[in-house]
Amino acid sequence: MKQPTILDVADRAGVSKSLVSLVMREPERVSEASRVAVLAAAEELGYRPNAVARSLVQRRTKVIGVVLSDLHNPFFADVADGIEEAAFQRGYRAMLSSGFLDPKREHGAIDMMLELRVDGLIMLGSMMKVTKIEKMVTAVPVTLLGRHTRSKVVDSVGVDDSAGAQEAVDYLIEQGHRKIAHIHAGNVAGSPRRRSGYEKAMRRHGLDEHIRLVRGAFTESGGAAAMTEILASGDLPTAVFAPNDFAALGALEVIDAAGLDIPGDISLVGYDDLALAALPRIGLTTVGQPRADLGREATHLVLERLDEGRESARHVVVPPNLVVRSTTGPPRGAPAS
Amino acid sequence: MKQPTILDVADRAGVSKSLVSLVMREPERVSEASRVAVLAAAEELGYRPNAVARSLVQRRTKVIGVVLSDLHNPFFADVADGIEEAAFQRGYRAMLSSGFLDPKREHGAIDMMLELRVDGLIMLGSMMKVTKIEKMVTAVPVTLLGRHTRSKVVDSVGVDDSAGAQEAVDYLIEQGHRKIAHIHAGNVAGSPRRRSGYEKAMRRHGLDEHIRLVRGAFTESGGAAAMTEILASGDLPTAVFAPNDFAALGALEVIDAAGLDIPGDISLVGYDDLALAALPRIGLTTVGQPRADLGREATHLVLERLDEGRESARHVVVPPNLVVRSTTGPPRGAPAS
DNA sequence: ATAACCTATTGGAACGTTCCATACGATTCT
DNA sequence: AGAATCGTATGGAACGTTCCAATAGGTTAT
Repeated sequence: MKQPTILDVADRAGVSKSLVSLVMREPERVSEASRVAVLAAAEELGYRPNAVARSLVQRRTKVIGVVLSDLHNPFFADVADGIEEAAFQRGYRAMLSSGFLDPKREHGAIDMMLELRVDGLIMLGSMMKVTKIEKMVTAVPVTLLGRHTRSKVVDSVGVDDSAGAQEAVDYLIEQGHRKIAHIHAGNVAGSPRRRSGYEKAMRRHGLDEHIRLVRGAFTESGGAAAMTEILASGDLPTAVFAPNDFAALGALEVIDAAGLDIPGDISLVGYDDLALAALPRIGLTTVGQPRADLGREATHLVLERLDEGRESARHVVVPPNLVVRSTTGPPRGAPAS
Repeated sequence: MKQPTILDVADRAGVSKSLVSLVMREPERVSEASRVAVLAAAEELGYRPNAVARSLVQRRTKVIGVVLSDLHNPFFADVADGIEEAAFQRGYRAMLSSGFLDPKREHGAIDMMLELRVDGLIMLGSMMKVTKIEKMVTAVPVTLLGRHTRSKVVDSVGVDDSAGAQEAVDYLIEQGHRKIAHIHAGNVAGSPRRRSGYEKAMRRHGLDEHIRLVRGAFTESGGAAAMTEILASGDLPTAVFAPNDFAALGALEVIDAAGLDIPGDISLVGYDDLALAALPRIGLTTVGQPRADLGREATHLVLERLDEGRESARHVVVPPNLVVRSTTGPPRGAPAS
């Protein structure tokens, strides 16, 4: 039952442990005869190198820790995929742990990662203050994903939310919309930039007077509440731009319930391009983010520091892309060309 | 930059490394004075115990490896949550890695876990043969989740799919349905039991002659194809029981496109209760599984072997539950009581 | 006063690797 | 023939802990 060690293999093959080690790492540097003998012995014993021992002496684990705030968010699954893939290609592995949307448990997850001596850390949708993170993890490189920061010590990779919002609004205007309302989520990470993109696009088209902000949240119920408020006002916009897909979904539900037609009466745009946006009967027009790319990029940032010795912080911004589906169309009065 | 070790702390506190170690593990066994001195020194240096070194000497890592076939499947996210929670409570941590729906990469993920010397392994939706798994991992306990097996060496925890299917069919019959068709996914893991549950329930109600099996798959397109076939046959059932939610979604799309009403013309039942089933406009009636419970149960199975010395295999089956939403109702002709 | 027994602490071995300086033959060169 | 070189192989130190047997004082019992 006890796992064989390198010494067991060495004994059986009649060579020294050092040679076995060499065969495992650089087989081409060993003579044909020894190599075959060692490999055979290892096979027979079912030997598997002990990464724990290796990590101890090499003082690195070749593991990148990924702390994600919420496993359920489908956004993170794609990102994590990108991370795993990129890490694997460069000889690293990814270890995931979730922070459970709770700062204390997030703290715990980071502690655990650092005790396990991960070589680098990627944080998805973290809820901790950047300064706190900087203080907490000084020993390994960190990349913040999906968050913007001007930190001089931690890297970040995010999406240009302002550009994404502008793209969405530009599209609506192009379809003939003027009265475009925006549901925002206050100061929660991500929302301010989307809102400013909305405002920027409206102003750029001289639609300052039509700017209409309604407070909602990043949740289905937040979107529903905001949409209810809009309907109650009596002054209906012809299009609504929600801060994310969940909120858009809530808005959609309320519009449906009010007996209004989408996109006939109201066009609806979300943000994130979650899988649900593409479902039949939903078909939500939304702003997509290159999720796997984000993960890959974050991994590269970590590896640049690890393997290429970069010292100064880098902040990468990737562009989003609009995905047009069936919740948008020209407004009733003015069929677009 | 170099991380402080236990020796650095010992020096600074003026005690031996052994005492520092003891303070970290069982502070109550150390005198007040020493404890305070050690803790202060550790704090000042920013000392963090090295789990790699500890694991080496203790010959266990307190980590449970979780290999999941697909991060995107929302089913797994909930299960993984349950695993993490249960593991954490018992002093273990969970390390996730995805097999990417590819047997080769799954093999690689297992290899990596074993090299990292995880103490136990949980496999979600594995695509490997049980005998292969048994052969591959002899050193640590394994639990198969979401799969049934009678293996004498690996444990398993799964849902009673036959019971779930029967519950769904019973419900349809109770609503007044007689002509109930079942889309199945061939011999892919999970499908046979759901099918036999369907058949059992039909027979139990004397509806043998109405049993109708249509070959589909566990995917949206598989469900769509099967539904297309059903519509083309000209002989419409009043209810369709799909093998999972994705397939149900595909069927739903086809029924919509044909201009038929759900549930007026056809009632539709899925399986899994994915998040999408609860979305507005979808409202799919489906069979739910206690996902977090599955995860917790799997963790307990592993820990029973690890900490309580269980040797013989255990196979746990948990009951599913029907979730009625809006894709089901009485058939046109016969309004239920 | 000595033996016996605590409690608090310590030093060294062990865990399973990698890394490095060194050793060993066998060639090749002078 | 001896020196230099080369390709292989080796032994021992190191990585940072935990564990255990041993020790040093202090207290209690005889």
